[in-house]
Amino acid sequence: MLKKQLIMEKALELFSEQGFEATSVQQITERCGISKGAFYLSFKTKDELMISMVDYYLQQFIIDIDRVVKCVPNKETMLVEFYKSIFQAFREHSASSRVFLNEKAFIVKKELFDKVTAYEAEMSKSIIYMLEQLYGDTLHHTKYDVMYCIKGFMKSYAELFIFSDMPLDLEQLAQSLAEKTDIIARHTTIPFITEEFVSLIAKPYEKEITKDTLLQLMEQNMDHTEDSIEKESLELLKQQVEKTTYSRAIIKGLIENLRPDPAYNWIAYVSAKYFHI
Amino acid sequence: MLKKQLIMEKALELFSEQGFEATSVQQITERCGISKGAFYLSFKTKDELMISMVDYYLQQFIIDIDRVVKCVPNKETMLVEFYKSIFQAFREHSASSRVFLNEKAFIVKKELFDKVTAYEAEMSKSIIYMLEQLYGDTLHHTKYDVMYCIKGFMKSYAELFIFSDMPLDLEQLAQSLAEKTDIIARHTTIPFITEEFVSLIAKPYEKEITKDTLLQLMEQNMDHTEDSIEKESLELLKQQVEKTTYSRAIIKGLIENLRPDPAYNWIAYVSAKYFHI
DNA sequence: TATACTAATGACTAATCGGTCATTTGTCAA
DNA sequence: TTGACAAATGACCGATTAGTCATTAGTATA
Repeated sequence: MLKKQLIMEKALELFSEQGFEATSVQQITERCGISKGAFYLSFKTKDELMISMVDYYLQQFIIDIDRVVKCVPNKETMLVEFYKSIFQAFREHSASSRVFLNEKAFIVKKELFDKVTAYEAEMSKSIIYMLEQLYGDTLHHTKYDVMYCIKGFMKSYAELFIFSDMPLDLEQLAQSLAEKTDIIARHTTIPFITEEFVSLIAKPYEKEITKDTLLQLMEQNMDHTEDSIEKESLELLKQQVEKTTYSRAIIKGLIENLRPDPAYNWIAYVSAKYFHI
Repeated sequence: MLKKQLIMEKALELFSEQGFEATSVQQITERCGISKGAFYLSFKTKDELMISMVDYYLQQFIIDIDRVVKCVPNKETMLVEFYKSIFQAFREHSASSRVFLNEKAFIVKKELFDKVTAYEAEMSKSIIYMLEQLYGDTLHHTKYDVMYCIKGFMKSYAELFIFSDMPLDLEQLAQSLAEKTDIIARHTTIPFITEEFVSLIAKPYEKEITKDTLLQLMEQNMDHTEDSIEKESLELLKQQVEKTTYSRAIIKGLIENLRPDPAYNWIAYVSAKYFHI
């Protein structure tokens, strides 16, 4: 497990320097200080490494956004907090941003493309949720356009973090973009992106969370860990997925137990969606 | 010359399907129906092909934008025309957009990165010029932010053209984005990107047009052509670059002669800048 | 110490890569 | 028909690739 992480981190460095295709497994193992054989003990193929990396790096990003959107109590500051959180992530993980967020264009393998698209759809959902919280029904026919604008702001300004290492005032950037977003939300009258439009585009990639997929996800993360509150919570939660007997409060409690642990926070995120919590 | 174009077009298809590194010279020559040796008669290396392709495809894009920005007489419709022109290009050349515009992130070769960055800087200049025409001094401390927003809108909405083949109403899209741009321009109060900031980022890539670089560019495009008005115009213009004797009107006329021809429109664009026309 | 097991190694393979060059083909004028 | 020249070919090169597997090193148990 730790070996996997080491490989993913060194591979990220190399991919961000040279690109995926131009980086050889040899180079990765050299930077890790391990043998080629050891690499293939952790990952079946080079492609599988890339797929794992997408999960490893994008899940955290999605969870961060979702937390801000769901937890900030003050509507006045939500947009600012949202942007601050986003760009903080860009700054701290500029290498992974370079590799994964900008852009899907060079992701030519369908499986990877679908994965990245699915994560982006998750992000879009969080943004839409935020806009609904902030503006309610007044925005109902332009909210998808506002979402596209927000994603555009992210892409455009992310460049500053990804391609230069200048010191940037996060607070002012967030203020500036929050103001722009608010202006757009309040004044836009001509919509372009409609709800059915979004559903047409997004649907093919959208994987709904079924009992089976969730159980499978849980089993994958079951083994490699010693006894702990987290492990017990996960086991109980798994039983509840198979047959729900506890109250929603208990289930929520179990989920919250898992959330802080990086090894389980994606399971927590998905479980919360599954139980509609 | 025609062989070069054939190779670039087939290579574009393959790069857009598989990416640059994953596409072999073999594959390119097979799709062209030529031998491997013939490829290396046109391009010294695979890298040189990519560099030529950046020029070939991005120059046209830059020229298109600049024409709209400089020639649309009506300020009321300029933003709409600007967006219409941009997205028309995305629609018609979705393959090259996929390869070049989204994103620089996977361009790991410095020479290519600098080239793409330089072309993007040209685009930024056109956008700034447009904003100055439209809003004048009232925008002077937020114009760079508005430019970044415009580029964000482009990146975000371009996705629709690049990753889906749905029929899209260009007119309505342009109207929608023009409205958003206008709203942002009129209401933004908190700037983030300042002039010195832009100069700090852009300068390293900015190549000024010197007499020598322009002459060099002209010489490169001198040979492969039979006698024509265009060729004569180019020769006269070259003399004027070496030693200016004619009036500005005549020089402008010569430049305009070159503009319509795809083989010379980049020279026309650069010459106009050189002579400040 | 002996045994049993897993973790790790790196030489190896078959395939493919970008790039070269002796050779052939095609096209002119003489 | 010939000779001269340019255009095009594809077998070939050394280097590198992803992936394999017989072997070894390390560790825990008995």
